Amino acid sequence: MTVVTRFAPSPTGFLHIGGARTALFNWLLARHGGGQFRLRIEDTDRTRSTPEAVEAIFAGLRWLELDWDGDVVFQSANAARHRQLADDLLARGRAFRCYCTPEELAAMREAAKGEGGALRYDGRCRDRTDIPAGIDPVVRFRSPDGDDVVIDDHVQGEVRIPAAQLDDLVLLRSDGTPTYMLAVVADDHDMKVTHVVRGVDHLTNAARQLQLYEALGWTPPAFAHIPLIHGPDGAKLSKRHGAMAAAEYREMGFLPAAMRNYLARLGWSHGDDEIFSTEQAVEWFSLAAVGRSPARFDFEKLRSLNSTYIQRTGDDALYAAIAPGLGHMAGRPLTPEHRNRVTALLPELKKRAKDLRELVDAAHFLVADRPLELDQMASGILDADARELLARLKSRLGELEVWQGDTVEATVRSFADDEGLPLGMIAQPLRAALTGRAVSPGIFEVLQVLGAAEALGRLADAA
RNA sequence: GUCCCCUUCGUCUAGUGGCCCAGGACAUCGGCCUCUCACGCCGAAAACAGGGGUUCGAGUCCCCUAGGGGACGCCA
Repeated sequence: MTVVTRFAPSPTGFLHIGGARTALFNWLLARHGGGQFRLRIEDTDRTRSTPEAVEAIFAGLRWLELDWDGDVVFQSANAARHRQLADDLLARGRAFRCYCTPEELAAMREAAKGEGGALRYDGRCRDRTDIPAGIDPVVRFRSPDGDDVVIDDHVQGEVRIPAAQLDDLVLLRSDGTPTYMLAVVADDHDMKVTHVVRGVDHLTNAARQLQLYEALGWTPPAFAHIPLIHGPDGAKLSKRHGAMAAAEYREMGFLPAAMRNYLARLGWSHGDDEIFSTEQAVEWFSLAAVGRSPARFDFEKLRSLNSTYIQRTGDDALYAAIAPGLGHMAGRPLTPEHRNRVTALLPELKKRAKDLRELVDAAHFLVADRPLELDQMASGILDADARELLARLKSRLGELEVWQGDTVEATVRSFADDEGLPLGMIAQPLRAALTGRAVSPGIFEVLQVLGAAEALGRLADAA
């Protein structure tokens, strides 16, 4: 039997970070087993589902490079099938019509609260024979009384839910549309899903669904309920924790590979391995190695991982990734000359960036027009003395016939000797004039990459 | 309220009864390197929630307590 997993988000918002990890785990499990990873949009609640959210989910998965197999299934398209299933259950006495009003149901829950039981539907319409006028009934599943439901979960282990906790869930709303509970079971069965991997918030749903599988005469899939991701404070991840949408991480300059690596390590591990390729993750992944305790999202660790991925990315690919941002910052299209400068210095630049935005920022001086804008630190460094010093250095550098890393370095060093100053006293003003900052890659590399004309020009501007 | 789950350094985790006076990674703090900042390298500090058992032996098994999380919709 080949593995078939699925990611089944409801299109009511963006693809959040927890969903992204659920998708990753499903993808990993499918790829590991040489099986299929399917995508299903759970849009049974038509009023809350939006096309924008569907697009956001696609975009998020594509960005993370989690490719799905076959066509996307829109759950709403299967409504007729779901209805037929409900009718069948009704005909076999496994479901019944319920005429309770929302007010009645609310009162029921209030009462249950006082009595100290589960907040559940009490089954009062189960054997009702009269048909109240003016009320469109819902169809409820007749949840079997008696035996506990045992979920043999691949992550949670054996979980036993008392039957008394499981009430008669709604299968068909009063307008005849199917609910999620019926739809997932039917679609997972119809799509031949073998492993349902989702958040633990669905654990009790699994018990209800198991009852449905039994009533329908179907073999249930394997279940794996993975722990949720929490915010830094241990509470459920929410907006106040900052970025939640996968798309925001792209905008913040995270690499998809780093994201996958980080997310994979949240709740799953392979010994002490911290940094691994997606291929390795596919090879190593197993549900048995997924933990049961919730993990907190650690932004700094993600950034650290991202920085190592940036360093491992080739300079051409990296240039392609930052070129749009660089051009935007420069306010005009980049020239081949700019491209050469940036790629030449990228090996140095990328050691200093934890995300792509920092990289763009650090590379900006290479494509900026003269006269350079100086930041506060840089203009502080360039006082009158420093400017005079630079003027002298400029004429020395101007005499150079061959502008290369070694000749430039030799010139600056001997200039420092002649001035009787430590190199640092020369390097900082030079850096300020050349980059507009107090911080940059090595000054000789900067000099070389900028080239004689541009470097001398910037020195003239500053001196 | 009822039910379910969780609990190893600040954080992510290794650990499946002896290999653990608990290992790795991020963060933190020192140091080296050094033209700045990084990178890199070296080093330090830092945890088995508490209490009972079981066992020759428990982070690992059982029970209780505490704390945390989740579920209980004509949402998914």
